[in-house]
Amino acid sequence: MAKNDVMNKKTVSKQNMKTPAFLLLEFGSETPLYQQIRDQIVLAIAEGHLHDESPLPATRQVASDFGINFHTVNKAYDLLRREGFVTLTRKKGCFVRRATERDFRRIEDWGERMRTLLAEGVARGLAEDKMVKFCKATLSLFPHLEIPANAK
Amino acid sequence: MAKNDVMNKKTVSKQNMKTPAFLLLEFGSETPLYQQIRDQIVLAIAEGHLHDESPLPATRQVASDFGINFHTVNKAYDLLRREGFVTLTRKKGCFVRRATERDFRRIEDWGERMRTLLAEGVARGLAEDKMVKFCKATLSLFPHLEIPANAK
DNA sequence: CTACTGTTCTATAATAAATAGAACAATAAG
DNA sequence: CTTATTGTTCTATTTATTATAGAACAGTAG
Repeated sequence: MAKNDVMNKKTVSKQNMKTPAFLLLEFGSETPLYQQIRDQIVLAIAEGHLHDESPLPATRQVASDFGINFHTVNKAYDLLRREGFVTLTRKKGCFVRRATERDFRRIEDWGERMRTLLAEGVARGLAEDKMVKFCKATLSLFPHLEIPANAK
Repeated sequence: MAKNDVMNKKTVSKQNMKTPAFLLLEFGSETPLYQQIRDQIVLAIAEGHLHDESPLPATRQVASDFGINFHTVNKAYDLLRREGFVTLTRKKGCFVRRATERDFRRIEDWGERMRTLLAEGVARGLAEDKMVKFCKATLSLFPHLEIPANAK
């Protein structure tokens, strides 16, 4: 009877929002938890599970669901904000934001990371057309989103 | 006249091998030094600057040229060995090895990293065909290596 | 006002990265 | 055989990152 006064309606918050199913943490991984959270949210955006202005659960909620510290979630959200993927406001919380190329100051970094990854494939002897094929196949699994006309 | 007894012929080693020009370290980067060394050697293999059985300078030589500790270089070399990119033997030193797909136990990991990177592009609103085009253009800059027939 | 949310602050422990020095072990070369 | 080179192994220290923890602050929707 240790955790008795928990599980009131106070623990749920932000329209009783549960942590989405696409968020899965691998605790044994060498990838930091905050990085995993960040990557999976970006992936969820690409997969269409999250759209522009989609709400994300509160940091304390996610932390509670995974049994981790809310500061870890906060770090992921803050990173997403600095990258332009979400907006953060108090009380309202965390919302997905349509990141534009304008925000993408690290597009050179993206290209560099892609180049490093492709080089690794080449150094492995992977055929170039196979890699391109893999990229096309992977991209085809993402829904083809319509860019709204009011995007500026 | 502090470093006077240095710069003898003793400091140079392994056929008087200098650190190759393709190795450049960015000290301000958030990428660890050993990871940078690893990435650039893989890149050099893909770019054809290093071939099968190409020699790499000794760990102490690279460390000396960059003013870093040789343990850091050792860590990079050991990582490359575990990934199958080089062979390490005492006295002979470090040599590039033709890594096969058989060594590539982390090919799923490669695909996962590629997926994460492509998803980031999609989430940014980058056009899919532009990304594919970028990959093709990047790959075309790598020399098209002939896989020797005696590869088993 | 109240409750919820992100924000900021300090603090601690665990892990990783980088440095440092010493010694060991295999082996090519003389 | 001897020597020098090179990777390997060991302990140790410093610094940075990661994750946790608790407390308090500050907007803001209801």
